[in-house]
Amino acid sequence: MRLENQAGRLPEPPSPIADDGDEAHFCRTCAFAGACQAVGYGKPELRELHCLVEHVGPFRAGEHVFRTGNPFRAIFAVRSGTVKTSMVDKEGREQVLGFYLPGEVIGLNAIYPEHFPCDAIALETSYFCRFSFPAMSALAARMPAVQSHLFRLLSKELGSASLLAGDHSADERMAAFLTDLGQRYAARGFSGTQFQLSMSRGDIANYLRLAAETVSRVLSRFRNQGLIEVEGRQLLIRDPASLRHVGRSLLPD
Amino acid sequence: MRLENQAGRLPEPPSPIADDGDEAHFCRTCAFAGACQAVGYGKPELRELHCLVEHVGPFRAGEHVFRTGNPFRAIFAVRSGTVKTSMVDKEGREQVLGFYLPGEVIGLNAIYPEHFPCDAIALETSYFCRFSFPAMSALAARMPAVQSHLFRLLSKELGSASLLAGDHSADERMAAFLTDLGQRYAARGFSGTQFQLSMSRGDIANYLRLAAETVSRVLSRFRNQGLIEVEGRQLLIRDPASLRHVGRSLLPD
DNA sequence: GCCGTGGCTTGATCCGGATCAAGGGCCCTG
DNA sequence: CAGGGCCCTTGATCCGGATCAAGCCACGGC
Repeated sequence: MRLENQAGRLPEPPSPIADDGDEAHFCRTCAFAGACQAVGYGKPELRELHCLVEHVGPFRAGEHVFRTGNPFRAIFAVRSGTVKTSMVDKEGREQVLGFYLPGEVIGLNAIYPEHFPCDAIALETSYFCRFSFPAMSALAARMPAVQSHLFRLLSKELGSASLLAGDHSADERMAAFLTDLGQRYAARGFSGTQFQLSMSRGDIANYLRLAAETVSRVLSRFRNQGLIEVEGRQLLIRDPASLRHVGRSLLPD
Repeated sequence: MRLENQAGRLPEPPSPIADDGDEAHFCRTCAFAGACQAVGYGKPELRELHCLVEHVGPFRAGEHVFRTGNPFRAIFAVRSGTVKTSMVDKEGREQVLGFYLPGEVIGLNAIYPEHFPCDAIALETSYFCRFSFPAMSALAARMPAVQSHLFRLLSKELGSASLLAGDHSADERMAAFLTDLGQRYAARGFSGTQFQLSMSRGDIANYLRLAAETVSRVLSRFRNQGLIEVEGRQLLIRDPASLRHVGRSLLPD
């Protein structure tokens, strides 16, 4: 069993693992699904796309998928598991940049510098599809659908990067964070209201630019207000509408 | 005269306007210079690149280059002047996302949503090169140099977006902001130590997630410490090394 | 079993920067 | 010229969240 059961009193949700051995299911939920579908399954171009993919893993919790400074050769789609990306600044302080769920893509910010500007660390046992970037670029030049898909992926990440920017209260940040996670799980076919937080309170705090104690306090408050149920890393969103309302200023529409 | 002289006691630096009527100079400093050079000046491909460019402007201070929700058709390179991009959240609060100097590109974050997710507002009289994005994509498919240039532009912006994220003191943010502005001016061939702040204190504050009063106080403190000289919007960086040191945790290398 | 460690929670205190408030300078317009 | 608006600066006060501190629990190693 890959995910340790916390023996909490909340019922276990289905494990958010796309790679259930069913290739088609993973591909449906993968970030490149759009490109593949545009090409048309079964067409020879799809085979080309799949040829440049290499399955890698498992990476155990705490292991690096790539490190700051590694030469950039490929981007990675999360096949199963969860990853955090983080930078370590000159004072040695860690800075969590993002969390990536099954179907999402990491490494795009390395294209320009040609070296990874951050570390990618598995938060639980994780598997990936590795796309050689030179091969991908070459394919993109011949397949407009792939090219525009890459543009869209990049542009999309630009949009989400500017989200955590604003100055917002701890409650707003936390509510938006949980709502966003739920939506992303839902978009990949998992439950959007009940899931495991695969990262520690410290990682959440770092990502949201809060102290770990504040994260703890806000979660407790949300629980007392009946917005969520939380026990260790098991999370149940009891009142998605209200939660979203609290975080509305950070959330799209 | 395009830029109003503030009649300050600081000597006027050369106006940061790339478009001095000298086409070649602008192109040397433009964000697409890399792509053009890769193609090779004088080659027929360069003509194609230039054919899809349309010069637009002038936009006067306060005028919109595009607005939130406008359908995305093109990206814009700043030819001269300065632009801020900003979002207005559901509570009506403005959120400054960035400032763009001559040679820089705006609109990349609109590719994915296919509509501009933010406003772009001229801070002074400004001119632009407008690149039709469909045409650009088509060209990119035929010219690998253009494609990779677009990838790099997008990826670069991803990197800078994660800069303003961290939790840093007002001094660090301000020092990093001024250093970064200087570097960007220097990269386009202007003075990196003496220039005009084309945005108000309020815009700087909003961008750095500070109060306008704090921006004012920090600037005064920097002046008292001999780091800078500032009078209205005229800025002179007296001690670039120390300033950079204060902002080091936000700055690359 | 015992102990050490790391993640989590909760309480008490402190501080950086927001907010409130007041005043000055500049520019525009009538 | 007066009046009004905007931008900027500086001072006084306040507050949200950081920091410090203590204790709990689950887990792993010995």
